[in-house]
Amino acid sequence: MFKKVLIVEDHESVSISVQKSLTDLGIPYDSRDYVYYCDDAIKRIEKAIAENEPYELLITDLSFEEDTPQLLKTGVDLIKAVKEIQPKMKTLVFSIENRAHVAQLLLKELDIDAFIPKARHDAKDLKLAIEALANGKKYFSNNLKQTVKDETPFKFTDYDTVLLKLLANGTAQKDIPIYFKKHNVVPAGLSSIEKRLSQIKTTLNLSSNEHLIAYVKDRKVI
Amino acid sequence: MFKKVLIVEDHESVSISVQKSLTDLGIPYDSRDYVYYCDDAIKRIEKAIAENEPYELLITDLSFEEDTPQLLKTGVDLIKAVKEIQPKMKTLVFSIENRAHVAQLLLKELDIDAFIPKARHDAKDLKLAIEALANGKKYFSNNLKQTVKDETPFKFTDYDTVLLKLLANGTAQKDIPIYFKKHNVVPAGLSSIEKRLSQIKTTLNLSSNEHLIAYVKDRKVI
DNA sequence: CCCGACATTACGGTTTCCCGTAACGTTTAG
DNA sequence: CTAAACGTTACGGGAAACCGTAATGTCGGG
Repeated sequence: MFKKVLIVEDHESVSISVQKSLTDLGIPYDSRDYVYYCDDAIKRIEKAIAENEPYELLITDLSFEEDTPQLLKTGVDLIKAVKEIQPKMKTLVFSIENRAHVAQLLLKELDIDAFIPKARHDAKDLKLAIEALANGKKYFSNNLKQTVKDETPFKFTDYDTVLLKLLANGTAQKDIPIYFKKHNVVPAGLSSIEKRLSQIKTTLNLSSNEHLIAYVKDRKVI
Repeated sequence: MFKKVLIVEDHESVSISVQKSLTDLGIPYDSRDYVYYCDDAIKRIEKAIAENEPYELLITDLSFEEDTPQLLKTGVDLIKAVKEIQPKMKTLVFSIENRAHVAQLLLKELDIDAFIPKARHDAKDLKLAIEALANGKKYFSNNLKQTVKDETPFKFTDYDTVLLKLLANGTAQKDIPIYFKKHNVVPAGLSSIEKRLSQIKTTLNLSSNEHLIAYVKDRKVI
């Protein structure tokens, strides 16, 4: 089992619960630390490396309240920073996010070792994950919603998200070509923009731009 | 201190932590129960009344995962139901919601006794609240964000939300009068609808319907 | 170099939205 | 009852979005 664990979680109640789970797994009090901010986390990790007692496991949330300015704003930022200074540390993400494709993306892009969504039986889930990691395995929670892929058979490209963000920010459709040409986004023609929007709406059975914006906001595409 | 407490929370990790807080306050194990669903909660409460050992305190979340169909879908539904059968029970809401005006609304409309947002020091906050309630006081967390009122000086009416929901669902502006006339919403004239939308956008400095929909989605107006 | 396939842009007609003005209806005060 | 004030609706011109089609550009293979 792990001898040194760091918990990064800005909700005290959740942090307490994670600590209890570690206790249940036989990880003693002095084997773990907890912090409320990513910036504190990276400092601790650096210090632990310097003292030749590096952490073995990182348990982190993804989103943090931005009440005080931080260099590392999200769990993703933190994991990237950790991978730079201690690439072999095991990383477990414990987040309210429950969409399988988001978890898979983290698994692939950031090479995390486990993803647990905060849900009905998340404490049990968490323990199973930690045990799996201690045995050198990866752990992908089965409480993740696979349905999202089915609900959204449509794949939004980077071009789409830029376009949708401009619309959601109030840019008139006819002015988008100006922005695209300035920022070297192609295709920049108004006609192409109209066609793309039309195609997206047809595919997703959406009948207006307002409908489309509501759709992507609900699904956190933008 | 309370002798019988019911915790309604669908995240196991949070539930565990709330229970630990109760333990810290000297409320023993057999004095409390916890459930994952609102429907289970109301059953327990009814049973407790029938057995002449009613609960004294209800600690509930607001939003629940809708994985299985429930009669009571939200904490608000639950509290309303509870107030009908046991109006004197103390009610404490423990939610991710941290906007002061939402909490105040619950305080006023549902006559809840305390509101604690899940945040950095929510466990401490929760304990303070429970102690206050045990002493017959109400407790309004000071971790709530007062800023929202300033950010949104605009007050959306019921008419506005109906209108915006129609737009967000893809109803064409020109077709909204048809819907309004059918459902006896006034004013129903296209001209009035245009004027109202225009007024909202001018007031909030929004330049298009897309912009407006993004705005209300971000602020959970609809 | 030429050609075809494809992506991108340009253009024009139609619909919808936008916005100002005027007409109509209702309520209230005198 | 009338007049004024206000809310609602009707109308019309202009702008933007929508959508089909044609023209132009781009890239690779022959």
